[in-house]
Amino acid sequence: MTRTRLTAQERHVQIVAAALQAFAGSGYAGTTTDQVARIAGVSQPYVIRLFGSKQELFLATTRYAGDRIEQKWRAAAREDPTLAGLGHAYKDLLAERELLFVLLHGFGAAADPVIGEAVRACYGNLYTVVRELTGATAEETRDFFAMGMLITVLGAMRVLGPDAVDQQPWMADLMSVMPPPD
Amino acid sequence: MTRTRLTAQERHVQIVAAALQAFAGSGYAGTTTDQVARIAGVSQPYVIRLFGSKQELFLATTRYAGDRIEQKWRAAAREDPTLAGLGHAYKDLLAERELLFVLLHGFGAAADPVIGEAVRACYGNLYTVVRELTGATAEETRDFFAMGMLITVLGAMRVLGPDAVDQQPWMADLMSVMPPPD
DNA sequence: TGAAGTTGTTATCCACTGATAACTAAGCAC
DNA sequence: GTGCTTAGTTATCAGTGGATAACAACTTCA
Repeated sequence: MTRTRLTAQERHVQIVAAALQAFAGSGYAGTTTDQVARIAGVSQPYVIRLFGSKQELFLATTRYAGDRIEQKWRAAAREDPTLAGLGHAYKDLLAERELLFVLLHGFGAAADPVIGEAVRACYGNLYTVVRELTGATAEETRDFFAMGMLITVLGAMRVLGPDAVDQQPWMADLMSVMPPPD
Repeated sequence: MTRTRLTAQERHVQIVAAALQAFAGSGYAGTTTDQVARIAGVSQPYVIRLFGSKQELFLATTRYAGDRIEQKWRAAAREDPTLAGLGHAYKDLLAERELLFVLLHGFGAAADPVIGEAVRACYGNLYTVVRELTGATAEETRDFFAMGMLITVLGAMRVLGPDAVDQQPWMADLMSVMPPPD
């Protein structure tokens, strides 16, 4: 007999996965809880019941993205505990771009005090983790994150990544000096 | 006799200024045309009539922000036509942070094809202008924009800038190596 | 001055969205 | 199998937000 229901915990992770996809596309304000529900395959009110509110759902999604990025960097550091090593992990992150985009949208929504606080905590944690893992200087780490932001933004703009649009001259020029797109 | 009405052109610029403020705070989806109208001191339907739709208003605002940044860089380049010279102009841009934030929100909303196209055009133009003004290499220009994105995002997160929140340890650490916050 | 064009408003609509409430049914213990 | 707990639904709502339409009032100009 196949079980037709999941535990609340299983639904939680499933819905966060759906929310990751949805929020990555249209951001906090631009995404409806119904979109998330549809992707997860449940009804919209159930999403609200499980998370309390749309904002809580977004916070959970943000935390998840932060945790997952940290996890990937820790894994990468076990192979090569340098900034270059972690930078290599950006390849994976661009494959799973929702993680970066959700954080980007979190930055945008940081005008909201609650979301802002969460996003700062998340970013601060990543910064600390990277320095700890690599032992890089503050300058080096700053540059690492700067390049990361550029990559993220170019991805969001569809200049970089799987669903990039037709290259304009300036894009080709810029791409020629971007870190390994391979 | 004092005129009590403005020309449509005057209203246009006034409303774009209001939209700049509003969109910079809460992004495309998160901002209502009524908020914009209130700031501009006109009725909400009039905003729509002048611009046709919310999307058109956002596009106009994006274009304005792009033009204004270009203008500032051109002015800065007349003094010092190097990346360092333009970087100095970031001081001004952080004072008028709405310009950067609107672009950041544009990146976030780039999943929409129309907005995406506009945002790519805007960014591409800025990239081209910077290279033209400074004669910098692609690598140097890339790093310049990477640092710019980091500054913008840190500003949006309230880590950097006038309305920055209480500094956490990692922030102080990062700030110590950020370009001239003077 | 009065007609025409322009600037602006109020009133209103309809679709949508987050949230609540009430109900249904699966799983599990005994 | 009976009853309790937990997973999930449908029905519904109150508020909002973008857009339209109809109207009012200022400006200009013959």
